[in-house]
Amino acid sequence: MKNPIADLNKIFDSRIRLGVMSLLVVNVKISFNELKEMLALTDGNLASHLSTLEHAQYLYVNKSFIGRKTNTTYGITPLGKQAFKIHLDALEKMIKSI
Amino acid sequence: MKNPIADLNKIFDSRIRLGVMSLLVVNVKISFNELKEMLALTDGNLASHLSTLEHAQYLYVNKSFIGRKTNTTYGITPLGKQAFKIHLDALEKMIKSI
DNA sequence: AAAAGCACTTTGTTTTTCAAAGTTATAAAA
DNA sequence: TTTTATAACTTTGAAAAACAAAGTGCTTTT
Repeated sequence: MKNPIADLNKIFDSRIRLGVMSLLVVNVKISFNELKEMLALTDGNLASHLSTLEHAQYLYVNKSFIGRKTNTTYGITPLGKQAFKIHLDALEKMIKSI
Repeated sequence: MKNPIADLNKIFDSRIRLGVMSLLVVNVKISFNELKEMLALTDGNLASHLSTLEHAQYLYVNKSFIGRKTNTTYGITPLGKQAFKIHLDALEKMIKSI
């Protein structure tokens, strides 16, 4: 029998990063504050997970203004979408046998 | 929008514990050594994750003998099966929207 | 008698997670 | 115009988790 966890992506072991990705796959772009509220996190905690995802090049950041107020939004890169899909496929394969 | 990670079980954040559960849902009972080989882990690492799962009452342990050689097998409890199902349902809900 | 396997436990290091506080910049309120 | 507030962080530090490696006790094989 094959190792069922070998194809899981370590970056997505974190429930928070999994949550960020799943929200962004559906919503294309979400602001920092919306993510913070949706996932019920502190600023620092969210920022550090976003930075992990960004560092892996799974997310891109867009800093813009609404009026003269900053507005930072996040989106998934093609690489991120691909990596997430592979992870979900591995999860599905594990689960499907049940 | 609802927090998508609230229903995930913290115990199953770990890829290893996820792997153990997914193997045991399919296989009813698996020995320590088989788990060790299937998941490619060191003894200590596997033992500590099994202990976490056992402590949560998601696994039961069966110590028997094959001849006079000890043979320890693990299986999922009803509680473990239920908790795992809830977790998988939460995962599926997150993912299905994609 | 020595070596090896099983199923751990113990030890200690490394990594990860997280909250809280601090930071910089703008904006609205008093 | 001083104060207060909001956004989006970074830094700090503490707690928790993960992990490898070594040690343990028992048995079996050589």
